[in-house]
Amino acid sequence: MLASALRLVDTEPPSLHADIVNQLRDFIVEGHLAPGMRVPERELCEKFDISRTPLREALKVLAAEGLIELLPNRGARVRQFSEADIRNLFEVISGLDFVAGRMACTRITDAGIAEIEAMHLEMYTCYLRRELTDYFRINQKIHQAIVDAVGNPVLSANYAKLNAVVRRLRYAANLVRRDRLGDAMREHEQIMDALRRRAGDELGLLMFEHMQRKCEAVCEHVQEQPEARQRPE
Amino acid sequence: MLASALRLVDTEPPSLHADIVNQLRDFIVEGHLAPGMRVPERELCEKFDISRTPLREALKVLAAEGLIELLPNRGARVRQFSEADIRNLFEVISGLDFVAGRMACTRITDAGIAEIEAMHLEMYTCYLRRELTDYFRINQKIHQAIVDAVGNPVLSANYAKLNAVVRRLRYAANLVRRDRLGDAMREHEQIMDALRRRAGDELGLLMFEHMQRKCEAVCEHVQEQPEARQRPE
DNA sequence: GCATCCAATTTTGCATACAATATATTTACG
DNA sequence: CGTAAATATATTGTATGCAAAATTGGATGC
Repeated sequence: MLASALRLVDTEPPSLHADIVNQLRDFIVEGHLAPGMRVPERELCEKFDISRTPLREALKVLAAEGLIELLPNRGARVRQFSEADIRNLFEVISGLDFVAGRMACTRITDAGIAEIEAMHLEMYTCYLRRELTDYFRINQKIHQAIVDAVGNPVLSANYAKLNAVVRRLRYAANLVRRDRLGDAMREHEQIMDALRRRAGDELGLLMFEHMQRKCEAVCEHVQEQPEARQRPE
Repeated sequence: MLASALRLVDTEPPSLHADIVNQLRDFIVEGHLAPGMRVPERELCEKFDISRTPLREALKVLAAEGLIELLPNRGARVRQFSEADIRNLFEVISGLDFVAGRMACTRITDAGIAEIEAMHLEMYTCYLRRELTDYFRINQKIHQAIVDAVGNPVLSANYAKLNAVVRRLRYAANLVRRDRLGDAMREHEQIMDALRRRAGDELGLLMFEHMQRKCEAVCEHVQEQPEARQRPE
């Protein structure tokens, strides 16, 4: 998903380098490297079967994305996000959700709306059955679908990048704070309603506020369970 | 300006690598390399007095930012922006302006408002005197100041990066379409008014719409004068 | 005279090598 | 026995080297 979004903004054929960046990003986002941990260059070189040069190029890119930080002469570390960091990220993401909602209404096809409607129903089913993993997965898909419906590769790419960073956190928050789930579901109902009516002004604000609330939920969760302080080494 | 914004998101002491990225970005943004042109690795190595390895690392980062594109086995080229590209960029930027306006109102100090007020008056003077270069420069400063007033490094960094890409174009548009200037000035009056009242809801939308209109102005300009098709080589 | 094919050169992408810096281990000393 | 200096090791950052691919120049054929 992220790979394809990023592919759109670079307009070139699939390149080896981009693949390594994406593989490494996924590897980190999926939590194989604990936050605060050193990024083991040699290990990763062996894992991806490449030399240090292309790996280090990828590290610079991921550092620019904010996923890792580069300490001069002391290598790369997986970034640890404080509550403030998370709020900052969500603030930017919600701004993108705002434009996404607003613009999607003017450009999405009827078929596109139908697709999102289908996902929404599917998510509702998961909600009723309390299948949280699937609920979360479809939730993400809906947001990405609305963003992609705008047909703006720059938006899609930036959205995907920022989301990569907070993905795990959002998941955890949904799992923990079950009472949030009902509110989120109601907000999604409103979002669908505005989308059906192609009420862009309304949808933009709804999505913005929806993300702001999701931010609060995630932050509350992070406070309770300070996100895997797994030996910052 | 951009360098400092980016420094905030990376939390490390100034590194040589980051410097090269910033130098190279400025070099491109300032127009020393024509859009569509090949990026001459060897020349730049000599210019910055470094070897190819760190230069190539910088190129990957700038490619991720969308400033250049990497063609496999055919090196880096300075990206040429179509009208669609510019619209896409502005769409994202205006989303960031939306959050910026909204959030700035809740966090900016009275002193901060006073500073922006001062810049606004200075800009108005330039407007009256038709000093377009200064007008434009202060205009940019005001937007950046509102964004920075939010106190969100992620927002500031992303905003600065996206703006780097369109900076020259905006400048050109303001110079060409003089009738736009009066409208822009009126919009800025409204923006100042909302900021004084700390009316976040209002300011967010005002800034969003302001950027949308600026986008239109830039695009009209680009159509007339298809942005330096200087031998795409 | 123009297009096409082939060799020579340049450029790219990756691997490796090497100096500088940080980390770990050992050793000396209080 | 604990602490600190000193050495050894590993890791980082950059330069260089080399194979593969692309570009260039020129010769050949039509």
